[in-house]
Amino acid sequence: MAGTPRSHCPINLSLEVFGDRWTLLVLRDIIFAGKRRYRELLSSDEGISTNILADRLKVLTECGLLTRSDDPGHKQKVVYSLTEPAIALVPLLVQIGAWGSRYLPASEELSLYAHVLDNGGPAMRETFMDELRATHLGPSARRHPTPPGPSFEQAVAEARAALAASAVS
Amino acid sequence: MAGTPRSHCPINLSLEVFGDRWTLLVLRDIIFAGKRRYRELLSSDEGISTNILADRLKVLTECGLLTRSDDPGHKQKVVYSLTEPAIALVPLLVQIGAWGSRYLPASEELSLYAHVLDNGGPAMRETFMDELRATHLGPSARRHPTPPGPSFEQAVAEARAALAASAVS
DNA sequence: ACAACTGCTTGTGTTTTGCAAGTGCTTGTA
DNA sequence: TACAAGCACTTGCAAAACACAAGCAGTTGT
Repeated sequence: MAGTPRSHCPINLSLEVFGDRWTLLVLRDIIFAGKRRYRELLSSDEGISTNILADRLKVLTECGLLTRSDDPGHKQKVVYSLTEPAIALVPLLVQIGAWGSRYLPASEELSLYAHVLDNGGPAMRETFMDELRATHLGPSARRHPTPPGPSFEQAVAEARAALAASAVS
Repeated sequence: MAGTPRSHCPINLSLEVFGDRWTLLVLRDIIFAGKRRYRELLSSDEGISTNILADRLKVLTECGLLTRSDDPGHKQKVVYSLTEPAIALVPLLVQIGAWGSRYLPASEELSLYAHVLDNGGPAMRETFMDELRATHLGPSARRHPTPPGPSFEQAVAEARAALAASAVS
């Protein structure tokens, strides 16, 4: 993964970082499910193997998408945090989710996140990314002093309610 | 690849389709380099193996992202065409390229495509996608009677000229 | 007639993956 | 102060995917 790149095409370079079946799922769980620790990430919906997870966390840390830090209150606990390049992958994950929910048999419930962030436009994505910055990089890493749009969680809740209402009818 | 999905998360389902090191590169060459035939695709910058290419073309055809048709004027020539779901991957490829050109040591020349389509906004992407529809699905598959924005090729040419000028200075 | 080209297929060795079990250490509980 | 439970991984092994090279049947151009 850290050898000489096959080409300097930006798409190829990106795929050499996260072009596999698991890397983006790990980031998805950190970004959208708020998982920060090994055990949490191990219990993904897809059942990632423990050796694969350990390897991906190592690679993601090495290439600067995650940082690993000890939990001061618990000697053997570890917390993984997103870096700015990883937070910058949010629009990409949204696109992947939007495409999958349109063309593949995806769960409507799980598709809400992609739809809300896709239809919410750049403002909602920036709000969401800024909350990730506050959580993972510290409150001072925010780029917008006040959310420029409606809250992501609020929009998801509304979309969930709308979905439930349409399912009843 | 066609077994029972690990989960119905739209991101996971997408990754089960194109979550590997080669699939999106094949689509990249068809979409951005205009390659349509096996030999053309075989000579990618990254040096894809012939058996891997054959497998990916088979899988992409089976899952509805490509269609395979014989060249009427040449008995052993084959032409691969994009389907609408594959054309719908353009914004995703643009995001991947934009991220890679920002955070990885990408070629500036090759990053132009991503930058132009990213900065050009939805209008330029729609124009580009509509040209793919005309080429791969037939002129009647266009969704916009007249291009709503400046031409993609023209914008790339301008960006290339600007890049060359900045390299001189 | 024949070399070159078409889209692949086959064989072989290496790398990656998936699954299960285990490891060393820390923590909470009786 | 035992001792089970929890923590983040590591190790071993079989199966699958991948990379590289060679080959193949049919078609085309000269």
